[in-house]
Amino acid sequence: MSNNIQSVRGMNDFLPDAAETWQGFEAIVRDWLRRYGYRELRTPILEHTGLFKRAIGEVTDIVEKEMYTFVDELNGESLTLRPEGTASAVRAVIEHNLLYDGGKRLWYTGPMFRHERPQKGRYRQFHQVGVEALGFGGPDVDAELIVMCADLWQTLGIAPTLQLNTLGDADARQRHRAKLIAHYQAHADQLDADAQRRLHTNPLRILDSKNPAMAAINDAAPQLMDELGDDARAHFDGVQTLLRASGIAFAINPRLVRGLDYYNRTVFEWVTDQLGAQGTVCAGGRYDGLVEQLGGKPAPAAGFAMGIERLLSLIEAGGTPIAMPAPDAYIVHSGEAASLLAWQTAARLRAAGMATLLHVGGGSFKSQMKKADASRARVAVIIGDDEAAAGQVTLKPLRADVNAGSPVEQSRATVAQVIEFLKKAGADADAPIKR
RNA sequence: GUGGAUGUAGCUCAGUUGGUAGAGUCCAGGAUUGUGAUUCCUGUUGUCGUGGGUUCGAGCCCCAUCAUCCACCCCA
Repeated sequence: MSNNIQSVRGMNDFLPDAAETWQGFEAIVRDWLRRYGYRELRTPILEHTGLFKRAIGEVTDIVEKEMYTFVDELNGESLTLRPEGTASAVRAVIEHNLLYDGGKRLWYTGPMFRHERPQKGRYRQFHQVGVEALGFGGPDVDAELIVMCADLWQTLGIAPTLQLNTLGDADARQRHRAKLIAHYQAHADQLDADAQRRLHTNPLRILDSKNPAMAAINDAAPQLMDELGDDARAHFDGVQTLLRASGIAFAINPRLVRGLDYYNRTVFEWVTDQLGAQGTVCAGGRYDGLVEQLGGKPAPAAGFAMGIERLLSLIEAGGTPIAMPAPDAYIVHSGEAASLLAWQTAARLRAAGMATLLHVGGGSFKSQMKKADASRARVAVIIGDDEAAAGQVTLKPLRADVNAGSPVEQSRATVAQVIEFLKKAGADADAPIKR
């Protein structure tokens, strides 16, 4: 088996069962976004490498060692498979001057690529749903983004917890960074290898260390909160006020930082302890400087991205199961005349909108009925010599809820009556009718 | 990128101190004379991840390699 070509490491096939789960999830997400007035934006998977370097930051881990970057040999351009979606979204918004008549609420979904060592919930091709609100500067947008997440979690039957922080504005971060470096340099002998490395590249991340030996020195570190300007403080208070008014529980985590450089002010993460080390299921925040940084007219912005694989794992671990579509009818038939009638019946059912499986491959009625049951079809439509002679079919309901509690015995019916029955029955369900 | 664990049937796994492979499930057929539960009977599952090595002999020991998983790192 390993002699054969396998999929690229960390990149997965989604077989029909999984693909249907994803479709169900996407349908929920689309309806959710529609209700909040967000509109879809579709951007290419491939971008110029420079976009991500400018947007995410040259010294971030993503840009330094996780991007799928290659030279297009046909023209020598350096291209990169997108490691995240915000940079592309902002690029597109600038390129098409989308903010000319005011703020925009946008979303996107699709594959992202990062060359990391794969684990469960962490893949080299993974999928996100991203939501971006561009051109809005107030705390109300930050709160809206968080509230709509909470709404979605409820629909999905999951309960990640919300961590909140503010990174302040650029000047506050700069002051804080200087104090932080001074603090760690004063205790240089206590720094572990990771901290030494980060001291000048990304000192903020030292705060995030899981090394217990670092706990004391981190606890004593200067707080960004103390450097916050009045505007940033008022903004953060505003977000919290709206969250409380919406009944959203949150914990302020001063150590919550971002791996991407473009964030400022509000940052948040939805985390779970049910997914091991891959506990962040959704993360985002404000990035007021990015539009200008990428060459657009200055415009505030905020957004978040959620990892679809991780959310589906969380749902599987105890959320509301995502319904799988089942066929409406499975046509069982035997005999030449019956097969012709079966063929015509299938065409009429499909024309009426019914998902219809026409049995192929022969076999006894018994084995055909087993296949009908295994297909999860709502009804079996049985056609034999008798039916062919009568020009009618036998309708046999296979699922309990097809007629909401009063089981119907199988009966002779016209195709029109079968269609009528399926339309009336409505909901699809799973409990097989026992005989 | 670092450290560790695991790769045996489509799936979940067992395989005793090295003597060329099993269970459950699934699938197919039958008990049920055109009709899906359950139960029972019968049957097929396989380059034991891959490539080398040691040995009379390797699923088992050694080396390499690939993949998955766990932790770190990072992040969604």
